[in-house]
Amino acid sequence: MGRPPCCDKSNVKKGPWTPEEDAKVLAYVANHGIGNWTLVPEKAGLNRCGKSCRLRWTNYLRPDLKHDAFTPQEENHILVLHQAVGSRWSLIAKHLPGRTDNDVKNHWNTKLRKKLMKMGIDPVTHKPISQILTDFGNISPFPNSRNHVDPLNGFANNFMSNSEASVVTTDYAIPPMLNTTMLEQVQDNHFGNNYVWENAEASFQAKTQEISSPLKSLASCHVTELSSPQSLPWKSSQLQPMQSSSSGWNDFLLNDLSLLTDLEQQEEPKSNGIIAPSSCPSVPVQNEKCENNFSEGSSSSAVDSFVDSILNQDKELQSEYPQIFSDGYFNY
DNA sequence: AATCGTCCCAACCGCTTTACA
DNA sequence: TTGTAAAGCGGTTGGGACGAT
Repeated sequence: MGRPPCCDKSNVKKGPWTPEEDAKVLAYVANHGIGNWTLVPEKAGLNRCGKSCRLRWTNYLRPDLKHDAFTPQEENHILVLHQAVGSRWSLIAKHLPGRTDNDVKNHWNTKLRKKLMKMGIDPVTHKPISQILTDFGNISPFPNSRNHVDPLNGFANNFMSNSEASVVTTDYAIPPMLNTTMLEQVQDNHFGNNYVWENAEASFQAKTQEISSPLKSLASCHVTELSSPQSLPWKSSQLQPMQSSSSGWNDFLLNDLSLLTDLEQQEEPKSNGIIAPSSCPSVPVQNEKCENNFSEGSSSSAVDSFVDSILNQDKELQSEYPQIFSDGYFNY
């Protein structure tokens, strides 16, 4: 039962590809197209695993790939998208033509992450490190984590009551600003067409002195690795905080911890993935690991559509949340 | 010239989801 | 229905390139 193995993994070449090997893959694809990669090593005369061939093609040989340096515009797009969806590189890469998830991931890890840290921005949360440290220092040994009040729309209370009723409906509210117009607006207003990191550093540092407005907190709250165990993806999606300016990070962290115990006792929920809480009907709500929460049978294209819908939301949300657009959610 | 440290990225690893026999 | 591999994906690493000493 099952498929036969694609190759003898103990007897295949590993390591860097030679030009000759690349030529064989290119010739094979030119003649046969992209199909069953398990056949490629044999038919192309390569002593490689099919998976290795696929990766070589996907990450390097594809003719539509760019091999030049990332532009400032691309970097800004990565920043914005990473802030919205986290380290979901394939998703981010889909919005950067000619770039692979590996490209984006490498560029983030080698350049952008370091630059953010240099600016005093936590690359995971996209919040000022000074704020995180301040809030961390304020953590009380007696959390009052279930008393969130979101002054913006009361969503936190709605979230909590739902959770306690075991009606799992929630995730973080993704900031309603990710559309093409906004990307350009952010770029122009906060990075500039010829954005230079060094020039922005001083203003960024100054901004770190500001504590987030409720809107900023709302928009920043997708964060994740810090508080949401990777091993519990569907559960972590319920743990997204709706922090307010009056509660802050410490409540967020402690709330996660307190919820985690409860949630581990629950069955995995079935969710349709995109749920607008009644108290905030116009704010799209996204699961952090949204595939995990899309309804049964939904395809990956549903996730893409979801992201596209975020990226394409424009006028309606701008008019509904003018603060985000005018006050500069991206003032980090 | 030699050594060392850092940067960068291609490639691999390992996990989850999907497809297939 | 079940077991297995392929495909997809994010995390990690090996080693070459390069600059500083």
